[in-house]
Amino acid sequence: MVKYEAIANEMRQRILTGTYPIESLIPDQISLAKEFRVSRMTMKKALDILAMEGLIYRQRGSGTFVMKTALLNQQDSAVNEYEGLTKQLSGKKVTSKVIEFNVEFPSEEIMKHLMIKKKQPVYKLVRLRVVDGNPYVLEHTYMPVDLAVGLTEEILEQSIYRYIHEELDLHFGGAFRKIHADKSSHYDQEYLNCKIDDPILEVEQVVYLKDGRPFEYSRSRHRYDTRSYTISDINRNN
Amino acid sequence: MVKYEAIANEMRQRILTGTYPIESLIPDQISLAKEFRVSRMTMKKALDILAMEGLIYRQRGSGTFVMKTALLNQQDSAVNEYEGLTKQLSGKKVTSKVIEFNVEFPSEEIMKHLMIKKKQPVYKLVRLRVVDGNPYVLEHTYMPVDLAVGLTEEILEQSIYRYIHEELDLHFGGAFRKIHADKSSHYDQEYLNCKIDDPILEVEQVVYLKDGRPFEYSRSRHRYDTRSYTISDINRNN
DNA sequence: GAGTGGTCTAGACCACAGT
DNA sequence: CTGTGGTCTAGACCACTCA
Repeated sequence: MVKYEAIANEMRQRILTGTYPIESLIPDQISLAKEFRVSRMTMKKALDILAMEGLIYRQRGSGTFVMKTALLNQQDSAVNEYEGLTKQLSGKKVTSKVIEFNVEFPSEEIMKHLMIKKKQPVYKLVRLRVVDGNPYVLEHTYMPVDLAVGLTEEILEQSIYRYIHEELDLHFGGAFRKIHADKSSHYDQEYLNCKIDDPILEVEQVVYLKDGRPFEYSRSRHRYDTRSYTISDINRNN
Repeated sequence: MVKYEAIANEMRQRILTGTYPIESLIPDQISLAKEFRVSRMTMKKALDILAMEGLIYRQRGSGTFVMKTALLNQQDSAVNEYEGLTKQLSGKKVTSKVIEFNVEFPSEEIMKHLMIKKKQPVYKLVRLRVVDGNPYVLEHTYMPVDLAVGLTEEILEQSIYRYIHEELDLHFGGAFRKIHADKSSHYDQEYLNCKIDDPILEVEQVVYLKDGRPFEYSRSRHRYDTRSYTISDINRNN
C-alpha cells in the first residue's frame, strides 16, 4: 500500500465518522503533511482521491471543506458494471441459464465494435441471469475466440469474469456504454417474463482490456421495473 | 495555461495526427521531459491526462503505448449532461416551451434530494425541449429558490444554465443520475407526441454545486427512439 | 500581508519487465 | 543488469481569499 492511499483511507474514515463534520473546514495541507509525516505533495495526492470521490472540495485561498453530500452515495456499483453481476450482487443468489452458445464469423456490426477481421471467429452467447429466482437480465454477448479462449458451458453457468481474470489473467481497462429504452420483443417476453407492453432498459457495451483491445460486445436487456442504471459524476475537473 | 496541460495538448495532437501511431511505443518519460524541458513529474502529469482520456496506457517496466482505441470516442457529450441541452446540440435549433412555472413548498422526496427544509420554497418547472422542430425531451425540474433566485419566463425559454453560470456566477461540481425505462404517461404522449405503447427513457438527476449543495433535481423524459445515453469509463484506476 | 491550495523542480528510491 | 513507470521528498514560486 502506497502512502497516499493509506492517508486517503484514514482521512476518509475521519470524514465518515464525523471527526471532520459535514461542511467544516479541515486542516490545511501543511499541517496534515506534518501530522502524517509526509511531504506536502504526497498529502495533496491523498486529498485528490477524496475530491474525486466527492467527499471534499478545495477553494484556493480559502481551504479544504467537507462536502455537504459526503455521507451520501457511498455506493459505487455503477461504474464497475463490467465486473460482472456475480460480484455486484454478492449477497444474492445469482444463476445463469445458457440459452445459446455458439461460434461464428462476425457480422459487420460486430467486426466494427470488436475491431476484428471478417474471418476471426467470435463466441456468441445468450444468457438469462436469474437473481433469487427472478429473471433479471437477458444478455447477448460476443467475444473474440482468441481472447476468451477455452470457454465452456460450465463456465458460462457461473461467472465468465472470474474465469477471464483468474484463469486467463486478462484485466479490464474500461468500457464504453450506451443506454436505451426499447419495446420488448417476443424473446424478452418469453425469458424475462414481462408483459407485451412492458418497456426494456437496454445497456449496450464494449468492454476493453487494459491495452485497449475490445474484449466483449454485449447488449443487456433488463426488465424496466427491476433495474435502473446509476452514474455518479463528481469533481471531474479541478 | 499550466505546463502539464499544454504538454498534454501537444501529445494529444501527436497521437491524433499519427505522429505516434496506434499501438506504438512512445518515448519514455525521461526523454519526453527533456524534449519539453520540464521535470519528469510534470511530464508524468501530462501523460496522466492522456491515460484518463483513454489515449495511452502504461506498463511499468515496459513503457507507454498508444491505445488501439485512441482514435475512437472523440466525443464526450455524455458526462457533461448538466451543461444543458443548449450547449450540447450547438449545431441545431433548440427551443423550449414552458409548460409550467411555479413556486411551492417541497414534497418529502424533493426535500430529500435537494437537502432542504420543509418551508424552503422551490421553483417547479416543466419544459418541453424542441430540437429542429421535433419534440425531444420533457423535463420536470425543481430548484431551491434561494439558489436560482430571479428566474423569469424569459430565461426559461432560453438556457437556464447560461443564466446560472454567467449571471449568478454559480458553478457545478457534478451530478448524480439514475436512468430508467418507463411506460409513457398521457402527459408524455401529449407533449412528446409518442404512441401509447412507446417506452420512455427517463434520466433522473441531482446536480450539485462545487461545494456540494444540491442545486437541481430533475426528471428528463425522452422519446425512446431519439435518445440514448452514452458513458465512457476508461482507465479509472492506476 | 498572511495563509491557503496549485504547480513545478531535481533528485532519489522502488517495483517490474525483458534480457 | 538495464530501462521502464510509480512514488516520494524538500523546497520554491504562484494565484487566490480574506482580513
